[in-house]
Amino acid sequence: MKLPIGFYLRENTLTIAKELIGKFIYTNMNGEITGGMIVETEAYIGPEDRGSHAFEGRRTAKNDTMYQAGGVVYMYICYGIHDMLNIVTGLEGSSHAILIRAVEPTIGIKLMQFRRGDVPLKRLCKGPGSLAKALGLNKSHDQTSLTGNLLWIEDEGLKIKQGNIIASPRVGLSCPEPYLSIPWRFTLFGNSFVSK
DNA sequence: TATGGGATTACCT
DNA sequence: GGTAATCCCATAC
Repeated sequence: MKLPIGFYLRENTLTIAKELIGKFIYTNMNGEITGGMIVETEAYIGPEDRGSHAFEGRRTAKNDTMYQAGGVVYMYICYGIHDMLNIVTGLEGSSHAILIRAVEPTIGIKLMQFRRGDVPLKRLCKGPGSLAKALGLNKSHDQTSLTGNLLWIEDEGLKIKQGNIIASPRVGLSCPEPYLSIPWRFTLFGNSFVSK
């Protein structure tokens, strides 16, 4: 079933980031569905987190979406080239978000390969930039609701054991400790579609 | 108004 | 493993 809005409106973003492992994310563009199982996430915990765009309550036109109520996506362009897909969580005014870093493709693989330029299946949705491109998402989808028919996440009843979710330091940051190496990246143990 | 730095990736050697 | 590609906008003059 499609995850209800209440899933995203909770404040415990680390728990939500773990719960997203083993859920299925889909986009429907012109009737063509693409997506797969989420195998890697990273949590960004609002004002206290040096690694977050919303550190110390920074709020600008660029990151304003992070302050919206949970259940929408925050799209961010990195290095001017790559679009990143983030899930906004918490109540309006809180600035928590979860970066989706990797997906194991299950549906619409041909279309995703077309969007990505025919890369091997293993690399199709590996890494946040690749994933957004495969799903057909870019900055123009900023603020898209996860309860609509364009983009959503489903619980298909797959049970992931807590012991199979690995916590590790987040990737690609350049911020001071302790936030540089705090284990807020979650991956599915043994899954070869994880980015690193 | 000018400048610098990214939640990265792919292609080169 | 080293590095170029490439753009929004926050911050500093």
